[in-house]
Amino acid sequence: MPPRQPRSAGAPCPIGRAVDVLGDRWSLLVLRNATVGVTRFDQFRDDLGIADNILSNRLNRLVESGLLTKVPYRDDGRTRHEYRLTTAGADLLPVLHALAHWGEQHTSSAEPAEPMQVIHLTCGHTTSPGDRCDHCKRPLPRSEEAWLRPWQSPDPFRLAEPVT
Amino acid sequence: MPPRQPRSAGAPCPIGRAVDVLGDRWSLLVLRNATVGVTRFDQFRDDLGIADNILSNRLNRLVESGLLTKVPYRDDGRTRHEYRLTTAGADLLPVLHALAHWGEQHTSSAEPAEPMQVIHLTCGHTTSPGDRCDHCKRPLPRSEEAWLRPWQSPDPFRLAEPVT
DNA sequence: ACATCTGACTTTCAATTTGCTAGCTATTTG
DNA sequence: CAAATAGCTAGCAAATTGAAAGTCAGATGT
Repeated sequence: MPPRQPRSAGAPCPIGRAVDVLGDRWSLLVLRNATVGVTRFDQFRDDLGIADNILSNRLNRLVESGLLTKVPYRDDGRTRHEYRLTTAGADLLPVLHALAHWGEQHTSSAEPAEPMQVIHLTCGHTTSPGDRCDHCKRPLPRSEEAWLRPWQSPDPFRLAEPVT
Repeated sequence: MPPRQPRSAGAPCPIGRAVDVLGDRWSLLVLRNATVGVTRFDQFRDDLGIADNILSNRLNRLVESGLLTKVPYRDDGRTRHEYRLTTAGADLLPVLHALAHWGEQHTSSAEPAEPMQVIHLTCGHTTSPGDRCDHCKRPLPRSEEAWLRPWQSPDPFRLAEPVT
């Protein structure tokens, strides 16, 4: 794995430190996919269209940085492992919310598509991304949040829970 | 300026589109500095330690993407221009807030330093980053927000206002 | 008048990172 | 035993990044 020389490693600015971990073309997308439930190497690869070696590198780096963990599982009798969010990784949700909101406001899709929506499962309504449901005003915990991504599926995805 | 081949350009996912603009090692740091009031080429360069050519490239790209604008000004009788936030650039504040919060929680500084603080100028109190002051519960507009970055200066910075 | 300075870039070129394509390694299924 | 599958690793070319030097236009010093 190629060494990474973070510019602002351990810098006093927390934004700089966050960018050291997340500031490249793939990390945030990997984490976005992890939060909608992707866990396996080839799902990430096929979904993102990222090269194998880069994906392998990014996943390992995110594991090292403590945002993902490898957890073993059995599929067809063989032991494999999947990449699951840790608490630190799951805590990136506000960042993803903010990016989604900004992207919706200030960038546009090539082909006109239904926008992504955040749904509060308890009340069933769409809300803007945040920690409280716009509609029913109650807190919006991760476990009650789903994302509707119409270009992927007509059904909303529940957000992945971090491994404890 | 080298061509940029965004992976998810115009993609339906707003997070992907945001990452197309912001997903590299420098853009978010440039924008962070712009939001605390940096406007000039050499301030960015000296502050970030970024190479000239990369900075030039990033600034131009952010101008093209509509997050910054060049505005002319006069210094020592000569016309120069500075880079100022547009509304789209200023609207990145929630992203910076989220990154700052995450960075504070989940990464650590090399040398122990006073953490960054968000201050509500109206009530004078520190608040967690968001759109409402934790302390006085009133809304926290950008114009009433300042960042205290103790490793840079003992005085808080007011956030830069976008050009209109 | 002339050299120097300064801000904001370009240019050059080497080092690093990315992306493609091809393996490779277990294990299980046919 | 052959093929398939998941998850990598290796090799190499292309793109991006970084350090350093060069450019350019107007100001300033002498």
